[in-house]
Amino acid sequence: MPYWLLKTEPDSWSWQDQIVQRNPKGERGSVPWDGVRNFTARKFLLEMRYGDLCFFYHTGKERRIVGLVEITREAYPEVPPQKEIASFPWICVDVRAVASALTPLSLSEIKLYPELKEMVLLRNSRLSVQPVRAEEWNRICLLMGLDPMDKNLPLVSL
DNA sequence: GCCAACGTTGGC
DNA sequence: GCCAACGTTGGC
Repeated sequence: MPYWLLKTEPDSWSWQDQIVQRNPKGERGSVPWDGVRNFTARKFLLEMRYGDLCFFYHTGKERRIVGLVEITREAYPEVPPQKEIASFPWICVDVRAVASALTPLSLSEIKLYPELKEMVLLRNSRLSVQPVRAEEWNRICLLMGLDPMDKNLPLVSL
């Protein structure tokens, strides 16, 4: 199963915003991950599949991974349709919070681990939607205090 | 606040 | 099709 990393500026959309989302039954709710205006990022959005897991990363002053989300709806055009590029729909996916990091993992910490130095996060600091290798995923989950082998979601309560 | 890296635009 | 100019992102 592919893994991903999603960046967000917490002043615009934060982990707190994400985890308070609830559906009418009071269950954790999904929200569109929209506003992506980069073709490389768009390509990755198109590759995401239902159930894929993503790190939730705060840019700006925080610069750390704070939680996990899962894909609950595969790529679809943004609503209302965006027309910034003629006949080219910008797309989004839906995501739902899965688990909060017990210990958020900072960018500076990530840089300390040789096995993480190939991460897209370090190699292309501007890409807001990016793939994560399975080894990287497992390593980072453990560093955040989460068990990547726990098949029962949520990995920890929010 | 600065600026490097990246992406886009438009003139040629 | 190249590339200079410009705008934006996001780390520092």
